[in-house]
Formats: sequence, C-alpha cells, structure tokens
Amino acid sequence: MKLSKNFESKQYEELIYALWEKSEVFRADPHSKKTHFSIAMPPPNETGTLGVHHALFLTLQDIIVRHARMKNLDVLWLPGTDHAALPVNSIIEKQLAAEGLTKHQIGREEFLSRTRKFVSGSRETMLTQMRAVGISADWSRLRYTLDDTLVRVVNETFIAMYKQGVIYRGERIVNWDSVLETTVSDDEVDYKTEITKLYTLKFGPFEITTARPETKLGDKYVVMHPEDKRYVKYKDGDTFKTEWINGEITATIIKDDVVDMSFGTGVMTITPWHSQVDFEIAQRHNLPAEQIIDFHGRLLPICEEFKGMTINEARPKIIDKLATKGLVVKIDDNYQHNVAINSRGGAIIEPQIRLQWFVDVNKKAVSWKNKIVSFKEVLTDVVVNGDITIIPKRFEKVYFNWINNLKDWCISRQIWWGHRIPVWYRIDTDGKEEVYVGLKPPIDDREGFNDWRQDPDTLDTWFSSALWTFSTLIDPALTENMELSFKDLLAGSMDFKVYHPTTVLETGWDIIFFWVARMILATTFMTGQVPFKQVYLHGLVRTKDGKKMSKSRPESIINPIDVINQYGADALRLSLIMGVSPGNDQVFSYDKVQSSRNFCNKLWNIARFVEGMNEGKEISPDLKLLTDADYWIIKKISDAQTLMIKQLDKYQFSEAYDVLYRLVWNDYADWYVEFSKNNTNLSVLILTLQAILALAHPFAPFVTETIWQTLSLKDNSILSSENYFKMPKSNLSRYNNFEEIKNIIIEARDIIHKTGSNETILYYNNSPIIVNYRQAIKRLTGVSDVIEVQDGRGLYLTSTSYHCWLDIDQASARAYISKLDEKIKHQQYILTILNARLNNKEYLRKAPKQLVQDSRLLLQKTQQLLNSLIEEADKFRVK
RNA sequence: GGGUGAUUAGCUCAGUUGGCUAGAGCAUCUCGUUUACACCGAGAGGGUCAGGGGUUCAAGUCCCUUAUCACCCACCA
Repeated sequence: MKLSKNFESKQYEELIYALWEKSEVFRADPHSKKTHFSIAMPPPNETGTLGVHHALFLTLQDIIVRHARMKNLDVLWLPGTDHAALPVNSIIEKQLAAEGLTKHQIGREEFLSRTRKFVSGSRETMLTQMRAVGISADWSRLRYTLDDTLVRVVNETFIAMYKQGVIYRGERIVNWDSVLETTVSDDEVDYKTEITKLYTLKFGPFEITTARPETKLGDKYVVMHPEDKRYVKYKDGDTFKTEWINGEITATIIKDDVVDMSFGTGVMTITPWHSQVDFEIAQRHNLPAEQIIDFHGRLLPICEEFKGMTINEARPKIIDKLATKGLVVKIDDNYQHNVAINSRGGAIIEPQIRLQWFVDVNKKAVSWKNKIVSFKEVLTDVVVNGDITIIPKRFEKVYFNWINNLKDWCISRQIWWGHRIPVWYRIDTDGKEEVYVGLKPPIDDREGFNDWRQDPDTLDTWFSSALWTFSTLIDPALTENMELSFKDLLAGSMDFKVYHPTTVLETGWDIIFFWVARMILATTFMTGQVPFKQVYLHGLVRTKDGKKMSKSRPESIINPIDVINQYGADALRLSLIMGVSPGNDQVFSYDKVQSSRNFCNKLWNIARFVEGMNEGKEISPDLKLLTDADYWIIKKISDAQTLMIKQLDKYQFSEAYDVLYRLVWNDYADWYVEFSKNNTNLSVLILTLQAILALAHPFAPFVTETIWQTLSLKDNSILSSENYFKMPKSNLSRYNNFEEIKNIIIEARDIIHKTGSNETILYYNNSPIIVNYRQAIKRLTGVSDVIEVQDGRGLYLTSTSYHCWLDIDQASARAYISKLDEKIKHQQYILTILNARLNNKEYLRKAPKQLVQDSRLLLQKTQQLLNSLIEEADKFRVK
C-alpha cells in the first residue's frame, strides 16, 4: 500500500481502531509472566456526551498505559461508566417537568425505565467518543456502576460497614434539596453570594438580626456569649415573656460561646431544625427542635396564618406583621450573605433534620494494619506513611485539610435512580419497627410475618464509585452465587489478585474529596489494601477566556468529536498534552490543535519520504551504521528515548512531548532526512523511522499506526503491541563529525543569507569528512561548490574546528561585518562573565570541581572563537 | 476567617534536588516554490523572569514581604 499525498486523519482512524479491537492488543493477560500494571478509568457520568476535558484524562491515561505496554508490561486499563445518580436524576426530572409531569405522577418503575433508556443512549455516545480519542482500554472488561456484580459489592460493603458499626441510621441535620426532594452530602453543597435584606428585630429586651425571618416563627431561645459584658445581668436559663410574630411567647436565655459578640447586637435566636450551628447549640443545651418548613419548602401549621406559603411569599408578610407590632427596628437592604445551593441542579439547600444513613468517620472500629482505628485515621495514615503518593504533592495539604474538617458522610438519598439501600423494615406485632440489613430479607414462616419492605432510599453515587478499583475486578461469574462470602469473591477473582491495588489513579483535582478520599476509605475497609499507589491529578480544561467548561453554559463545552473530525484525534491529543502540568488548569486553544496537526503531518511526510527511498529496493537484512549522520541520529534517538522514558515514568507528559517534537522535527526531519537525500543508508533510515514511530505512538497512536501498517514496517505486526526499540551503540567521534558538518552548514547558510551572496564556493582543507558530504552541503547551503584547497580565501568560518572559507566578495563581506561585530560583542560579554566567575576565589573554593573545570574549558573556547572572529572582522573592515 | 496556585517574549505556557548565554508553540517581519511536507524551509525581532528585600561563590528556581488575579475550604445568626 502507499501513503496518500496528504494526511487525512478521517480516512484512517476508524479502520485503525477496528484493527486494534479485532486483534485484541489492549487485552490484559493476568497469566502473563510480565510485570503487571493496572489503572482504572474514572467512569464518566452517563449524562449525555463527553467534552474535551474528558478527552484530556482519556489522553493522559492512554499515554500512561501505552507507555507501559511499550516498556513490555502487561497492562490492564479498565474502562467504565457511572450511573451518576443525582445528575441523571436531575436531568430526567427536568425532562419530565418540560412535559408537565412529575416523578410522582409516573411512579418509580416508569421513572426508572425512562432513566435506563436515557443512560444507555448516553453510554453508547460516550463509548463511541472514547474510541474516537483512540484509547487503548480493555473493552472486554467494560464495567458499569449498576452492573449486577457491582450492585452485589455495593450491598456487601454496606452490610459489612453496618455490621462493623461504622454505618448507622440517625436523626441528624442534613442538606435538603426541596426541588429534587433529597438530601445531599456536605461536599455537594455550593455557596452563592447574594445581596439581601438584613432585618433587626425586637425580641423582648433584646435586638436580634436575621436574614431569614420566616425561620423565626418558632424561636423560643435567645443565645448570647457568656462573656458579653452587655448582657451580664441575664443568666443562662432565665425566661421572659415577649410579644412575637404570632402572639406572646415565653423565651429562655442560653449562653454559648459560639456566638460572635461583634456581629450585630451579639444576640441571636436559634432555629435548631433549620441550621447546622443552631442544631449544635440545641444539642449542647438539650433543647427541643421544631420543624418550621416542610420538605417541599412550605411553611408548616406551626406558622399559623402563614402555613402553606413558600418562603418567598411568607417573608414580606411576616415583616409587615412585625412592623405593625413595632418590632422591626431596622432593615439593611445591602446585606451580603451566602446562600447554600445544590451543586447539581442548583436548588436552594434547606437544612432539615431527617432520619438518614451515615458513615461514621470518627468511630474507632476500622481494622487497618493490625490496629483498630477510625476512617479519618486510615485516610491520614495511608498518605502520611507513603502507601499512597499524591502528584503534585501540594494536594496532600488540601487532602489533610479536608479530613480534619470531615463530618459523618450522609449516604442515603431520596432519589430513585441508584443503588437501593439493602435494609428492610417491618412492623412487629407490638407495633415496633424491626430493621434488617442484608442482601435479602429473611424468610419468616409465621403467618403475616413476611411483609418486609425495602428502604425506599438509594445510595450516594460516590458510595459505589468509592469501590471502583476493586469492584470492577471481581469475577462476575462468582457474584451470582449468593452463598459465597465477600472474602470468597475476592479470593476467587484472578483479576483482583493480579491487578489490585492498581498502579496509579489519574483524575482531576476537583474530585479529590468526592472520589479519591472515599475510594481510600471504602477500599481499605473492604480489601485491606489501598486502591492505588499513586494519584496523579490533572487540571481542568478551560475555555479560551479562562472559564470553566460547565454544563450550565453548554456553549462553553467543546465536543472532542468536532475537533477530531476537523484535525484528527492525534492532533486533539497532542494539543491537550502541550503545556500540561499536574494540578494546573490549562486553556484549550485551536492554535495548539493546529500546531499538533502540523506535527502529525510532519510524521506523515517523513514516512512518505522513507517510503519513496524504499521503493523497489531490497533492504539489506543486516543493519550497519555507515555514515556520520547514522551515528548522529542513532545517538539523538537513543538519548531522547532514555529521557522520554524517564519523563513519562514521572508523568511529565508535556516535557516528554517537547523532547519528541524536537527529535522528530529538528533532528530527524531537518537533518537526518535531509542528509539521507544524498547519503542514503536505507536500513538505518527504516530502523530510525520505526524507533521514532514507537516513541511517538503513545502520544499520536493513529498516525503512527497508520504509517506502520501502510508501509508494513515489520511484517504483520501492530505498533500498539510493539516495544520501544533497542538502539544500536553510537560512536561519539562519528557523532561529533556530523555536528561539525552541521555547524558548517548553519554558519555558511547564515552568512549567505545575511550578505545576499549567491554562487559562492566553500573552500576547505584539513578535513577528512567534508568530501563525503559535498552534495548535501551544496544543497543545504546553496553554495555552488565545495572544494578542497591548500589555502582558502574569503570569510573564514568560526564555528568549526576545520578550516573552511566562504568565498564571498569583499563588498558582501563588509556587509557581514556588523553581524560579526555583534557576535564579537556577545562573546566578549560571555568572556567577562566567565572571567569574573573564575577570578572569584569563593567560586573556585565552593563550586563543584566539575563545574569549575567546565567553566575553564568554556573560557578557552570562547577566547579562541573571539580571536578568530576579531581576525575575520578586521580582514574585511574598511581601513 | 484559613489555605493553595499563578504572575517568564504580543498571546498560551515549559523551565523538578539553585549551576553557566532563560526556552517552545502561536502571532509578527525578511528571504525562499531545492521532487517528504506551504499543514513547508532558512532566518530575524521581541524578556529589568510582577515589585522590594534576604540567603548563596551562584537565584526564574530557596526564604521574607508587597501587589494583582484565580481557586479551594469553613461559613457569619
């Protein structure tokens, strides 16, 4: 087959991907004798389509795993998708609302069937997108968070944690979303600043301030700081009667030091049911809590005439009423305050007290490294002791900070889409509620005793995501057998034994709490192992104006498919790699995509050149380095390869790509290919092309594989399953020979360009090698001839140790003097610096010997160069 | 309130144990259609490395400080 004139990515990508899939080159082999390497793909949410930010992590991980394969490891990259309970639920509810329906009208079953349809469509789209990016995941092991196996593991985990006493059910204050009608975890709450009214109200002898008068309807306690001098005459527990919104009440004074004396009057009333802080005060002082707002966001009957109203309806009416009673002291219209909203869906969060399921993070009941500790302690320990390292390291601080502030994790949700909680209830004969936690409710033969009812709630999405690294490695064939214990499941799963803990987790820093920390929590508990040994955190991909790409601004999201269609998957991948560094955000730009596309085109054309040289010729089977250029490029490639492997091992993607880019463009294309036109050594040309394709393959798999296949570079092999090439030994003096020739060409070219000379001749003597490159020098410099002489004339070349002259006339040479003068000035500057350094006794005493030695050498060289430059300049200076 | 990051060429950014003349891509300008490539080649211009102070033989790199921007956590009744 022949390479077409132009590189048209669209014509090859699908074919190449099909080839990879058919030949199963991405399939992991747990029986392999090779070292095993594993990485679990963070399962993207099945909420529609992927954006370029997904393409970033797919590319990074693909480079990691392709690099590992190139190093001859057995690699498992396990792909998957996430059911994304809350986000998907939110989408479906919005769809329903658009049709004028609610979930209650259609019922749970209908709701779930709609949702399943939506996510499976979404999944198909996403999997197609992933393939389009060229990822080398093991599709035979594709997983989904609602697979039967994963459901089983979720249930086993819940049950095990419950039995261990680290999952409990309790009435706690939770974040309530009254639109989606569910609780959400602390991490899912965002705060939005808002300008609102701040009311100062008269409350008995005190003045209190509030932004939320509607919550004050049931307030009966007034709290102040015990050391507040203004209120010393009031004692904790004192009561007083006062007129309030719905008539006279009896209020009690409470002293508590959480009150900020400097805020407002230093006095506040509390609403324990609807505020975290108030709830904690009430608990400390054993005060009752009363619900004021119901779970749909409407006021309850306790509010009397305001009952049934929404907050927005009631608020002005309450203020009016207070005003007529003369209880409104002041209204500040310009009060800035933070409103809690659900990060998914955007509805306002109302704290509520509810009976919910929680993971206890403080209870010392977790067995880890032969000690009984709390989840918090495990989470801290694994990072402190280096079981897990986080890249970049600064995120360890963020991680520890989060752990320190961590409260019990509310895991139950009232939405329908998700993992149903494995808890069963029934009412006993004496009217008491019985609770059973298990995979299935127990069978009770007695009449009327079998009506166990499953908890209607589902689990937080992140509860199942937390199990991802190991739940995906459990053999699905085993999980159907309910007789097997969880231990049996682990013990019987080959993949788990071989691939867990996974080698590295690659994910975004924005989910370090949601996911990374919780994976550590759940995995250590269930398997006694860490989920991964390293965590590499990438930054976010931002739009050209630096904004976050977000679902709320659909125009900001760039579909990778659009970019791929126009420029190719490799160009997209490379553009995302340019300038990435761990933990730092990056801007997506078409400039980068274009430059990357050009790079792919360069590879393509190099291959076309080699193809042309190769045509109709026999390749000698034994590889022999012949020319200086051969030795030179071999060393360049093997140096670059060593460096790139080192960099990729440290996840320095951008740096490695930079090395590759220079190697391909500045060394291989600009010099070796150019020299091959005159001094061809076909076997080396082909070997070096192969080696370069292998190096580029993790970055740009499609174009490299296309070239590999089209030129049939190695029988019927597939580049994706090749290893990095072992390069033959180079020879430093042959390498240096080529450097000399290069320098001659660069300098001659420069002079000719600067002086505008043409038809010049290059003279030389005392060089044994120049003659070999006569034609190449002619072609690359434009000189009309290269001639050996006893004594040359014209401008003497200063950048080579050979004697070379460029035969240009006096007039042109004079035009070059200003350039020479500049060079002289620069060399003098360097000389000054070097002299100053070497005359510094402290430097000689303290700097490393090698460095001083190098400086001396450089000084010598600089002096030599300077001398010959001055000599040359003088020769042509008009006297 | 606590914390993190950024500040390097017109733009987007590299620069990892401090080491010698600070780099790349894009953009700009000049020259060039030499049969792999105009998605190209050869060159050029462009930087007091945010400001100030310090440590050191040596600072873009380490420390202190100021400023601006971005972000994270906590949350104010």
